[in-house]
Amino acid sequence: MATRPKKTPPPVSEEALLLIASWFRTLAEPSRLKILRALEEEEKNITELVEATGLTQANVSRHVQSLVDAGMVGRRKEGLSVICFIADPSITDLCDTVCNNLLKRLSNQVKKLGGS
Amino acid sequence: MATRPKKTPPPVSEEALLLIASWFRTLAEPSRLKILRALEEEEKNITELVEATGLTQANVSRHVQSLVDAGMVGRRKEGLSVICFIADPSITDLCDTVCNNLLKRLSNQVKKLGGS
DNA sequence: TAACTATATGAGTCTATACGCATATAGAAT
DNA sequence: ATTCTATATGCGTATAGACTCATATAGTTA
Repeated sequence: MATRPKKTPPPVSEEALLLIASWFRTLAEPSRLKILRALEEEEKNITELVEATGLTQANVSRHVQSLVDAGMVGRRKEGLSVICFIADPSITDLCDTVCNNLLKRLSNQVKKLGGS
Repeated sequence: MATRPKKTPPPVSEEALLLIASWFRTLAEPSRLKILRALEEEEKNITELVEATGLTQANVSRHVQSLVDAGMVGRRKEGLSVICFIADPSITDLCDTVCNNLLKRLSNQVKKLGGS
């Protein structure tokens, strides 16, 4: 039961693939990753995100929009400010997992380069 | 110990962000997801991948190259054929996780649309 | 209302990359 | 050696989307 069957038959429609791909695409941008990382510390408004990331205000605004569309970030208005926060904490774990995977691969490559 | 600290300080260099982003970018393409899904059933050569995915041979070849570069897929030559296989099984789990997340969100949206 | 602040957005430019077509290359079989 | 099969790749085209600059919009304060 715990071991998944080797054959995953026909599933995953074309539309589902598009959705999944677009979700990954949201994370395929250094600027957006930077924003996510800044939000992991604590929630921030757009101006604070501009300072934290070094991006322009227009850029941060658009990227935050993407992240909200993808359901990764939430927004609430407070006075003039728009406060952004991580909406889906599993994102953080996901990124950590990916990071660790990459680090492992890289250190293996380094080992190979050094050893041969 | 199990709870990660709320503040993740300065880490994650610019280069690391680029790496992570490019890793995600590899998964941000429906065609490549299709190839990965086909390989989850069992390893396949390029021609079989062409049949399984409906992509052109040139396209499959290039996408496989990307997947190999990202360390997700492995290749070995057998006669004239090039056999491709999932190199990093964690990819499969990752995709499943993402799928489940998306499904949850979508069904919530449907519920909201129906309920309001 | 007017002036000011925080955020969003329109328009244009530029780069990355997916695709198709044709062709090159590697290996097998005759 | 020639031919056939499987895969890779050069090149041109088209599209997506990230960025900048300027400006619009929403909300605040005097």
